[in-house]
Amino acid sequence: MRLLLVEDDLILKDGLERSFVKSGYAVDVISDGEGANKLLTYQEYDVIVLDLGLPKLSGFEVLKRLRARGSNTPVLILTALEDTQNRVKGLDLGADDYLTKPFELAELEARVRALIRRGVSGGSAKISFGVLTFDTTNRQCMAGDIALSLSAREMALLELLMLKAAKVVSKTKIMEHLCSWDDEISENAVEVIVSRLRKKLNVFDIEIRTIRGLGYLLAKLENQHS
Amino acid sequence: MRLLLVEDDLILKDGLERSFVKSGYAVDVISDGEGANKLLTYQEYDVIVLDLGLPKLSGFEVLKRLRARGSNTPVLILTALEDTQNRVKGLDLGADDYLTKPFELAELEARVRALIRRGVSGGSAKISFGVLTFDTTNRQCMAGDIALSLSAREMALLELLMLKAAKVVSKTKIMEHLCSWDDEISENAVEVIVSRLRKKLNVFDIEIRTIRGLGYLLAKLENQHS
DNA sequence: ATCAAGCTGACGTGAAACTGACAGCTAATT
DNA sequence: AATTAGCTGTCAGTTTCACGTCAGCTTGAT
Repeated sequence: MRLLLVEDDLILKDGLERSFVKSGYAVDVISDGEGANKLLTYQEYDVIVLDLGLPKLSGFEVLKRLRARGSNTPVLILTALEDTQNRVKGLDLGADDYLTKPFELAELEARVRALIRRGVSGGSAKISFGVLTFDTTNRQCMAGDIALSLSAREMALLELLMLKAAKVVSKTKIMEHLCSWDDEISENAVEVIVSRLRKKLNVFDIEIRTIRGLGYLLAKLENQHS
Repeated sequence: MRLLLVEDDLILKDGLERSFVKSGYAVDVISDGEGANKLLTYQEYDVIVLDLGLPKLSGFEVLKRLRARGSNTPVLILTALEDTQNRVKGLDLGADDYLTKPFELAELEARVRALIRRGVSGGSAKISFGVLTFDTTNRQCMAGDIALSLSAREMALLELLMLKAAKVVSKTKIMEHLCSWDDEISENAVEVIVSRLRKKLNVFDIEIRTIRGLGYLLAKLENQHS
């Protein structure tokens, strides 16, 4: 899942980034409003964590322009301001959630998870598909009652495929979701990850089907047709 | 917009109800968990405001069962508990937002508005014909509940035929639809694609009928005559 | 019967995808 | 610091597959 962090406080920035990366997100960080606004005109994210107090262009303004462009990417606002006024203003501008500093990391992560979940699926912390159950909270995937040991990449790919249920996910989309701005991977890399993940999944009644020229989709073995 | 308020505190209950009604919501109020759970099995809402501390069945449980039934109705949790644990637990159970008492009315309303706004999304363009459903955005065609595995060309042809419903589509039209202007294909190529698509469709009650000299049309098997 | 229109199995080609091997990197351990 | 193990991207050789062409056949109108 790809996340944009807009924050100018150096310490907070680094801490949050490291924490999110560790949790398996592809994170881009930017520290001023103007840059964020520009970035958001051409790059899609799964979720945005936005500090309101920013140099050059306020968080309010970034949010307002984002929504004005018709985007409905989930946005979580960070604010040092205690008063209700600004929260309400933020929410009415189209923010989906907010957190008041100081906050606990665990809570921020839980809220980010909730936003992503809401955006893509409608369900709870656990995503299911056939015998597979993916627990987004502690990032573990079970097949029936045995735990799969997946690498970070494989995990992220499987999460994406499961979130999209049985829909086709293009390689480009996969690349976007697995990589942050400064590291890009080839299409072939995606094929390799798919290949490795397949090896671990093909014991069960679930396969990653290739749709030539379009992408991949997760499918139960029985519903295939010719 | 229809809203369910699950709250046992008498004073809060009345205040919230009056306020929401005033804002134009259709509000149902119920004060115990068991009743709420039962109600939710047969009544759909646009948004649910749910207190966690309830008699008979806790808010957690109500939420868990709601999600277990596959509902993705937005839920906003109200809680008197200050500790982070319960917030995280609630969000991970599939809540979309929460508010800690005491809160301001204006803020609750702003959040409810935000949830509803989020809710109305989704729904990609779909074309149907008989048992066939063609999802144009995901480029996938279902026959009943099983997915057809079609190649790009077959997909494009079927899309065109389904768009024109039961009308005749000429080979020329098909050629135009399948090819960009810089690559042309023969009429025979169209026949081949039709042939291949037929093989995959003739399991179902749908056929591609040939109208000599004019083109093809999609038809349900039962309405053939002579 | 004749002939044009349409059908379809077979085949070749080029593009897309797969995968084993390898190497750089990171993180953990000694 | 050195070592080791696991992760991950790249590369290259191979395989798979879509799809247009062709050729021979069937169909149907006259």
